[in-house]
Amino acid sequence: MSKKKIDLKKEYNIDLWDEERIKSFQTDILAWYDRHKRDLPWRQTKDPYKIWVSEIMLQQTQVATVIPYYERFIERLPDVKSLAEVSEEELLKLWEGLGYYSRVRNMQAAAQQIIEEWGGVFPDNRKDLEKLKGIGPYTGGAVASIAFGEQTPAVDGNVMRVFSRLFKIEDDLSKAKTKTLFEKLLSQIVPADRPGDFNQAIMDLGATKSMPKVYDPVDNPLPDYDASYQSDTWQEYPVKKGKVKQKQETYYAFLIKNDSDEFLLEKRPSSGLLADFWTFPLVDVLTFSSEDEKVLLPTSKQAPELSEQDQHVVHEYLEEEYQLTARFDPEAIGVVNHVFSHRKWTIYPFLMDGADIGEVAADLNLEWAAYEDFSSYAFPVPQQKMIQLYQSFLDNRS
DNA sequence: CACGCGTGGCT
DNA sequence: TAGCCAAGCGT
Repeated sequence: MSKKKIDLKKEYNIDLWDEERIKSFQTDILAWYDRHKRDLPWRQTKDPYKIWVSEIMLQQTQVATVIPYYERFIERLPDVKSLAEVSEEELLKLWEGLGYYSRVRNMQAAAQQIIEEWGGVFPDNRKDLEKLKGIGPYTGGAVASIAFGEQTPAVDGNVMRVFSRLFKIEDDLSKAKTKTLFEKLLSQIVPADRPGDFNQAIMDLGATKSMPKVYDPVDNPLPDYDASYQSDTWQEYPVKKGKVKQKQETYYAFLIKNDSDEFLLEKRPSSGLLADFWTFPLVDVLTFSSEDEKVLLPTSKQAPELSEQDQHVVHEYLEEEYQLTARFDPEAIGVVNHVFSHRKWTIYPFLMDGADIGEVAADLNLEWAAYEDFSSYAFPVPQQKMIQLYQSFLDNRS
């Protein structure tokens, strides 16, 4: 028995298979992959740039969602240089609606890193890849194994689910240390030949055969090796602690038009939630309620009618915050609900006309934009929902 | 280590 | 409906 296997047993109490069984597992997995692998756009290339783009997009995102984004992104930015040089507006527009937007900002930083520190040549091994912004243990292993044939694991949620079932591993997946366990275990199992195909095969099996709530044993090489399946306890794996519930937040949004029929847009701060995306002026209702608890607190899921006093408060707020005066009072146009990974937003949008704006603080980053030009601004989904609401508001009126 | 960070599909 | 889940990473 090799030294590494003893370590696995000693440190994590895992009984690894013998060499013959490992070999047979590798053969079965690769044979399954050859017959059943999905035909995906990024599987038709060995270009590390394209593999990288696909892996970043696939983080916490389903394959079907990624495909159209991937096609468009590669067509517009076909190589590291074009990504390094593209403007932030266009970059965010390409990622608009895909979520986790720091991914694409990190990717551009990494592209610039590759140009400057690597002379434009893509790093060709896991260790160097992980020095790039946005490339962690999973993506480093994936790109190294798939694009460069390095014998190294790519441990993601699928891999951990599949292997926690194979070996009945009870460790909590939400702990960082548990990932180290799987890295060590998989290091003993990934084959020298076709490591990239092997890694992708395990992920495909996790996505289609050993799913969170469904186990499909048909045309599936796993059951022969799966201790949890054999004892009919696969549903108990993986062990994962519950996530914290989203926090509810309530906002008013103001769709403010000037006399040229342009809307006031505000660019969000360059860090934090929805960084650098455009929004209509957005106010947490608590901003108002701290002054007077009774003012502007909505009581229903319907768009609230603002009292005369409430409307006065809104005008005062817009004047103070944006040096903006509007001739007409805000009119409710509906309600927008949106769920993030960690927050829940309820937004009540109001329409205002006849706005005039004075001296604007430079750090606010405001712009007037015509409705027809919205396509050149990157909007997150809650803002897109508000635009939809405005459109149907117009349709109902006519 | 715990948390912040999006969105859409599915049950 | 509300919760769970998906090819994670940075701080």
